[in-house]
Amino acid sequence: MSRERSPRLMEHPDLEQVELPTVLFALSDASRLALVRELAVEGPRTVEACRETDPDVPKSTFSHHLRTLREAGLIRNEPAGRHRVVTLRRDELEGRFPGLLDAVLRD
Amino acid sequence: MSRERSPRLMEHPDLEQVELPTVLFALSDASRLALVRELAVEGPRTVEACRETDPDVPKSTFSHHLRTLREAGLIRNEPAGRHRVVTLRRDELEGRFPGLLDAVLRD
DNA sequence: GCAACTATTCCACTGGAGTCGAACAGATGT
DNA sequence: ACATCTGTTCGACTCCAGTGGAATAGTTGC
Repeated sequence: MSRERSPRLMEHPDLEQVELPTVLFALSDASRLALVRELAVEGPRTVEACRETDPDVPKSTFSHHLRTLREAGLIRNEPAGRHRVVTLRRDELEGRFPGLLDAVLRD
Repeated sequence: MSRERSPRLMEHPDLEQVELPTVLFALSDASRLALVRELAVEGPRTVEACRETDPDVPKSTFSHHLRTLREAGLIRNEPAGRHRVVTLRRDELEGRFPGLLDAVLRD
């Protein structure tokens, strides 16, 4: 049987058509910026694991932030069993906006 | 007579106490980003000169954007006769957020 | 002083972002 | 099939940012 590929795919924009203001806006929220930093340090994580950093944030709110980051091209959000794995699109971002991510991660 | 120094001074935050999300938010608007780029290329300019780039933007709207940039520590806005001169706080920004401005100006 | 000029502040309006509970959807295990 | 678990979407609400006209403040020249 053909191992049906039905994972819940999401829209991930091509970085070439993402505008800089969109990226900057996504990063201009403290909780989203913190998440990006966490992904940069820890590498890919499940949504559940990401949420453990701020357990008080409701799931729906967190999901909304993930969406904003994803639509700005900053992260990937892909199914993994009953979980979902979030990944920082680091190399792609470096290609599209050289130096930006490093500058933002620096502290 | 003592050449009274009564220029209309504005609040310019110390960059050390400006948070990164605030800066990113200020830059996340296309018209504000365009103005920052213009200042980076052209150097200090009067408000009037800045406005010439987009003559259709009402004065009050433009002034609002200047305020947002100023409060985020991106620009200085200082009196000069009956005009006002706007300056990009380039070196200070480089000290506080190394590489950020360069990354944002690059295109 | 007064008129002309530059630019900000004030005020109201509008649209959009952040928040969060509830409903919904997909995957797993028994 | 069913219950359970993870995570998103929906709907409603609040709040703030962007917008722009009108009023105001500061500067210069006459």
